[in-house]
Amino acid sequence: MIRLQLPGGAEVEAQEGVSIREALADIPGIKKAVAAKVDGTVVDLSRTLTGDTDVIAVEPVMPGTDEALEVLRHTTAHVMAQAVARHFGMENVEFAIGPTIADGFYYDFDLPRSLTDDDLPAIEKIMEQIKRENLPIVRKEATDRNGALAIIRSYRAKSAFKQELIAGFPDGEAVSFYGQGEFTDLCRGPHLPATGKLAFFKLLSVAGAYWRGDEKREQLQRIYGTAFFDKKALKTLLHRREEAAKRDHRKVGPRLGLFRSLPEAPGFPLWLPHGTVIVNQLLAYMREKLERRAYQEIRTPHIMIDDLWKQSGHYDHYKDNMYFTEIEGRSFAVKPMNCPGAALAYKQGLRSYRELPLRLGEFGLCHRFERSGTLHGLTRVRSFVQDDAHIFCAAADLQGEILALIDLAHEVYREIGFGAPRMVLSTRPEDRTGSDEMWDHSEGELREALAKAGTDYTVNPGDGAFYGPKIDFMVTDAIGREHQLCTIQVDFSLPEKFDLVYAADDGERKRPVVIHRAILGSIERFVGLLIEQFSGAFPLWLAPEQVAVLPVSEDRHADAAGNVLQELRQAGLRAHVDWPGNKLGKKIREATLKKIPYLLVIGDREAESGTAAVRRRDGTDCGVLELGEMLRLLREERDTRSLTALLGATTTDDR
RNA sequence: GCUGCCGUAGCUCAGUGGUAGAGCACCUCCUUGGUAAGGAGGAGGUCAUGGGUUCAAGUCCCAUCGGCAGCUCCA
Repeated sequence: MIRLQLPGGAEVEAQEGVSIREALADIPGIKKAVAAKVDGTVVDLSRTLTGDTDVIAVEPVMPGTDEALEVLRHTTAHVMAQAVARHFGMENVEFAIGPTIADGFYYDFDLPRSLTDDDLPAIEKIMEQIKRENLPIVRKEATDRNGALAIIRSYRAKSAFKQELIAGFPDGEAVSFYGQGEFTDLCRGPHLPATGKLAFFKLLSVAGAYWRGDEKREQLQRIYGTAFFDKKALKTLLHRREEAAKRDHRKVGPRLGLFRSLPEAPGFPLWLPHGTVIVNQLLAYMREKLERRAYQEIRTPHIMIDDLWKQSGHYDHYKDNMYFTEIEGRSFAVKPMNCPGAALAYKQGLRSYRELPLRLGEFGLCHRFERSGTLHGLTRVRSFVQDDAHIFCAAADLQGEILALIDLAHEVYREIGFGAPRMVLSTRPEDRTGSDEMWDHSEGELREALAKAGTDYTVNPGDGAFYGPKIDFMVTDAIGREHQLCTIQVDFSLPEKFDLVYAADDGERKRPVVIHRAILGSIERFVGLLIEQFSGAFPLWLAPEQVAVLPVSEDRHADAAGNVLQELRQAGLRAHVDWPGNKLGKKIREATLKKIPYLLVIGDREAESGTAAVRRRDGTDCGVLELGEMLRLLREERDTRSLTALLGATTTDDR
């Protein structure tokens, strides 16, 4: 007999060798269990229990938990693979991998032809059929790699991918397989007990993918899908995807007249007047930050001779992403990064230790060739402005500077209204420059700065640049893609390459360390993410049009509207009067769709009393305000870069 | 770059081989109005580009360009 301890402390006894399902048969509601957790590991319900310890902690995994969802999706992926095999014929399909991902799962196949969206309903139908067949899902185990290879060869003609996977497993360890009906797959498990336990699923899209993500390897066909126990949860996800698509900056940006992507300039966005306002506001904001933190701003040449790029190392490492041009027989490159220019700026004169840390900021326009398939709205472009800076400092200053940068980044994201980004520390890669002492020192300083900043972060070992470790700040966009914003990179290499020195307090020439950093990253990408963050309804200070003045009657209220407009403009607010001969309802509708923060209605009452009836873009009626008071509030909301509306502040603005 | 899908008016889209359409936007006129669409009329397209099949191509085929999803890349 073995004793099982259930969550809550109750114990049951079971015969050795019985399955978990049998052992727990008397627990109420156990029929809904999809798997079980034994000593914290999720396993199949059919797993048999052996008693080498006194008491085994067993917990049924019930729908509603993350573990259960993972099992469901994994099994759904397998059933999809089985359906694909039936759709194309088992002998025509080779299976690659089929993991679960954040919102569902995918499976990669090698197929006789490419999949199209039209295949999905047919495959879904076969999946429903397999669900109805309620095939038991059976686990098989091979004791080692050879046994596993024997199994895989016995059940399928083509299995090169699976064999490659098995060959990569540590030898001597058991390898498990899961089978249902005519289908068996190499798999770690666990799985649902039978295909009839499948719940609600939906196949979402087809895509190309490479075996092991390597474009030199086989091109495979991938199907993305998702599954839930709860029909409503599935609907919610599908709905969320639609909502996310609605705030996609590639839709919203052009509609609000912020930017356009042109066939004439793929990857080089065109900024329209309204988008340019936002860019300029962000730059002005960052310039304020630079002034307060003792930066100096520079502007470096956009085009410089090849020799410079050879010296910097870009020619060797980054040439494929650079644009070149030839003038008078000499070859020049368009800058993909600002660092060489900053190094040249540093070198103008002998620097003293008294000047360090020397912080040189640059809103540098960079051009990088990106392959056509990688371009994406504003988040992946071929030309962009970086809010870049290079901090030249002594090694001893490193930690303080890094800490100040982490602080600056958090301050900026908080003030602009971004969610907390995910922070990642990347440490020394195999292929690197600089001594181990330098790496030890700088990695240590980064860790300590992160600890002092008191923020959570993860570590990507070996993912640093070859010239130094770095800290990246990542945010997720409306459609779930993660993007890098801030990057803080230590560089020992650039000062060497450009022979940068400073005169130390003892008169010796010493080598400074460089920190590259960008807070917003690419302004283009940042605006793209902002558009999605605010769904186009920007805070007052960023809004391209801040106030719309709407006269009730074109004739009678022209003067009063004109006066209000004058006052608004005097206060430096971006305002206009909506003149056309439309009814008030229509003017309100149009201004609202343009996401203009405040609408001022001017009619007889307001014209007489020197007031305006204020309405917000979310529909809130802010009542009638005296003009002076209204201007005061508008100025305050703008000047403090408030994220919430100050007029009619009893409710929150719908952003 | 690779695989798949898509490209029709400024925008959103309909149009399965037989005379290019709708809504919004735009222009003109009427309407002068009180919190999310007043009315009438007008103008606007080499159906992405180039080739092919056909008596006939927006529609079928091929190529190119661009967009989208994914892969990949981002010293």
